[in-house]
Amino acid sequence: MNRLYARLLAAYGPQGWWPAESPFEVMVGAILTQNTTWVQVIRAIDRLRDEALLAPTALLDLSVDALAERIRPAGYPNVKARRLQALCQWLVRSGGLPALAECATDTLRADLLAVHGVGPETADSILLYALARPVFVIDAYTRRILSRCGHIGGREPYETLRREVESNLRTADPVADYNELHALIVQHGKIACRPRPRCEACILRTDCAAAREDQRHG
DNA sequence: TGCCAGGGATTAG
DNA sequence: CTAATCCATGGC
Repeated sequence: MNRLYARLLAAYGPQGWWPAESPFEVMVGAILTQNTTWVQVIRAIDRLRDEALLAPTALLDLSVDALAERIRPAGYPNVKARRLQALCQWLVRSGGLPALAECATDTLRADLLAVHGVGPETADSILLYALARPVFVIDAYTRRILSRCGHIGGREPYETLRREVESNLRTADPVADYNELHALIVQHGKIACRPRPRCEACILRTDCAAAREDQRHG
């Protein structure tokens, strides 16, 4: 796992994630980016920022329809509007970000997973990138890359993969390195490790199963 | 033009 | 526990 990290870092450089201006903006982005490209999330967030709506109470004061209209570029507007408000309600009821800083990571994780619209990846993205907790984020790219490079089978449950990475990556600073590795995996996934792999652009093709398959078929 | 994106809830088996 | 289906927009 450290070798993968080193190669990705050498190839792409530090990614500087999460691309947001505040912890709350990270949380909003974590919901909006579900099954959607980041450029569309930016449009939705910019719209919220332009209207000074990037605060929990501001989003809660909007009707679902009004919020949906503003986040429409990010897709699933009706679904995500409800999810954003559910997250804001949890945030307000919890006492806000300062109160969350006092909570244990396991408690926060369970709380987040109980919020409507927050699944394992969204919860872990919030824990790592908004709350600076040492939790590795598993996403579709992580599964694909680790699978093609022979680290995993690919169908393992989310928790299995998360612990697999967390226990196999040696680090003195888990928050910083989990942050960087996940960001690098997404970057590599966008460039080369796609459903239809672009092996000519893949820096990992020497140990990638998809690249070997690609070579046999010319 | 069809495939895909930094998922998750719901339902059925 | 796994597998389908739905949610919607925009880039390529």
